[in-house]
Amino acid sequence: MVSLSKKTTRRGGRVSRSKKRTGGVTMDHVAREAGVSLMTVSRVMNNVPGVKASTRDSVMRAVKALGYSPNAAARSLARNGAGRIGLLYSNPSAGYLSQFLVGALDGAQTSGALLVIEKCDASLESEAAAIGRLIAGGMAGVILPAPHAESDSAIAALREAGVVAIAVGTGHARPDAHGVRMDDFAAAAEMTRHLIELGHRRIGFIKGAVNQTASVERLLGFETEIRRADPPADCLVEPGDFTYRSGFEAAERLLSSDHPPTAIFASNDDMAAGALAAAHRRGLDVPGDLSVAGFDDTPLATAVWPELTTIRQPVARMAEAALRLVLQESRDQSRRDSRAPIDQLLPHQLIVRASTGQVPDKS
Amino acid sequence: MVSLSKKTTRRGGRVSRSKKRTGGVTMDHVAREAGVSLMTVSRVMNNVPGVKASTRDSVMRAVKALGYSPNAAARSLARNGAGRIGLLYSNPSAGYLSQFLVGALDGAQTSGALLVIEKCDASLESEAAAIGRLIAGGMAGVILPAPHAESDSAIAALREAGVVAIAVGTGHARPDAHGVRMDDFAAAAEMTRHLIELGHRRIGFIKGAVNQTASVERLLGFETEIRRADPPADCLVEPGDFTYRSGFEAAERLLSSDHPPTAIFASNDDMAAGALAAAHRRGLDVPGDLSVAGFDDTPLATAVWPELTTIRQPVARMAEAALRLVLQESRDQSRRDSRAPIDQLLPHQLIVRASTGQVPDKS
DNA sequence: ATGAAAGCGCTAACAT
DNA sequence: ATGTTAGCGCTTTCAT
Repeated sequence: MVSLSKKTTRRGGRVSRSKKRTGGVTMDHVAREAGVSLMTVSRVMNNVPGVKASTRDSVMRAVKALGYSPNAAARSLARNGAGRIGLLYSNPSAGYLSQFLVGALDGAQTSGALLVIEKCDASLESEAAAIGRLIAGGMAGVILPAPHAESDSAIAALREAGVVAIAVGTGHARPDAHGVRMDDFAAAAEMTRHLIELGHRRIGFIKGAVNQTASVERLLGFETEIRRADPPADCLVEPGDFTYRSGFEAAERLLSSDHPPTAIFASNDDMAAGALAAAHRRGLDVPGDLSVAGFDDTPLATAVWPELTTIRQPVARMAEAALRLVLQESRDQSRRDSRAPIDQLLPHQLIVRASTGQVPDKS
Repeated sequence: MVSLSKKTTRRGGRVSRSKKRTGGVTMDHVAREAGVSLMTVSRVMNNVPGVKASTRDSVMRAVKALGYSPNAAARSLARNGAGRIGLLYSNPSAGYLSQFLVGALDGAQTSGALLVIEKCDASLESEAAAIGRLIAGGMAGVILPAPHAESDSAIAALREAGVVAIAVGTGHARPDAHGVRMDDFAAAAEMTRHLIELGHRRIGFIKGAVNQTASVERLLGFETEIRRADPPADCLVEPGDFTYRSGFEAAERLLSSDHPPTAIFASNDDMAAGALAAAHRRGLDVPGDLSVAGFDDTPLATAVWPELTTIRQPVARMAEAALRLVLQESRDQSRRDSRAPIDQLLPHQLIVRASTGQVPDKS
């Protein structure tokens, strides 16, 4: 009855050749290889403190040697449903989504969470229904990417049900939910500075959808930097709603003004692409005659020509962060429930590509 | 503590208030509610034949009443890895992907499969590595959306490992793997007919990436229909690679020819968007001066202006179908292994929007 | 610091 | 046609 007896016991002698090869190595194998108990391996895999360094090492070596990778399903089961995380989305068109899903899926795989992805359309009823399904499905937490992150009713419903909510991509921290986001204000300011440094002194701005707080922050960041420009700068602001078409139309208005801007900063890439089209239509060269900047760095940014100067929003990493956060919070929730929401800020990046350049000499 | 007696037994009295609320109802609850054994519930949930209709009914009623929904993790575990399905993707930019993921995820949820999503980049080594991970991870089957569906090496590796492979979106059936796809030839022909019916007699075509068989089928469908036109029609074919930029450039070439076409049919929406930009740049009105048609009906199709006439490829449903197929096949595989691959064809749809119109009178 | 035992929700094989 | 038993791979609680 030494180490091997256990093995014999496990599947019993019953099913003779039931080697269904589920993927092979389990913790058991690793444990035997490392000469420790299964529990120790579990502790190592979960970074639980009380393990001697040497033991941890030999376990890690065994893991490597056997190519062990934990089984998410088993983990989720053993953890008794903790780690069942919902994700609500509505706009499959956003270049955003696939990146976000990928990030979340990735995080789910590493952390052993079980992601349940729920879809709804733009209407409030549909959103409420989806939230209902998520709650009924027993989620420990729910991730809300924009625009659902702005939905008071969704977050209220979740709170009421005792489900942790994470708002992703809002313009500022929410008082009623944890959040993962970027600094839209600073990013917009940075882009504006980039344009100003290129010599632009008359810059058009295309706003995003008004119901998203991030839109406001982007505008504020832009305006603030315009006011700060040393040889003073001037700006024209047009409404938009994050769609290509609204960007096209806004750019048309901008370019047909008496004194058109030499640069256009759109609040997202879709609208920037629209602005690009408007410029081309007028026979303007980008960036020779007009600079165009976007925001988000979605796939579209490099799918258009010239490729867009834009702000890289770390969407995938935000999704991962959201996943980790919701997991952690749903675990802790039982203890101290009523504390201030966490607000996690991720770094963005200015990506200079081909759509922005020096201001044209004299105009 | 009435019907809860068993409940007490379950977690033992040990963990006093361990009501971690995993989502609530389990098969056990349903079984008790319906007055049958747990196994019967399992059989009903899995549509196993040998259950009396009346029993099945009462179980279903209990399921409804309690709002029961099966736990995918537990299922996957119990099935010992069967139902562990891999999905390989590489191009997160494709408007394709998020729809595909959503479809697959959806199917996974209903069928209780456990989707493992693996990423790789375009290189062959990276693909091989990803396939290796998937195999090592013990997948019962792997879904390969385009362009991986064209990879002989990937499919060979999978076969060798005894893992079921499903190729999605290829131009024709593969001899070495099951497939789910649409009729690219017929769809392209249909679009061409649409253009011809609008009076166009000189039509430009922008080809897709040469390494995808679907590209070839689309071209063939186009050419066939051109030849069939009654007042005879003429065509110009330009290469492309499915990117916006290649579409833009191809359209430039097309439009700068001595006798330019009155309509351009691009092999996908990205390239059609590029063609749109090229037209705008020349001050051409779409569809007044030039009609433009795309293919796929990705989100981009409605994000550009004018919105694209295109072919709707049922991506999400293809993903679902692929999931169902891989599940079924991986289950049956043990029995009869060596039979002809299944080839599943899904219906497409011609979507007429604003980018195509009557041929301009005289030119 | 480590191990043993029990059980997460479900399905497979084996009774009945 | 339905019930019983064992166990999927892991984490939990309780020893040691």
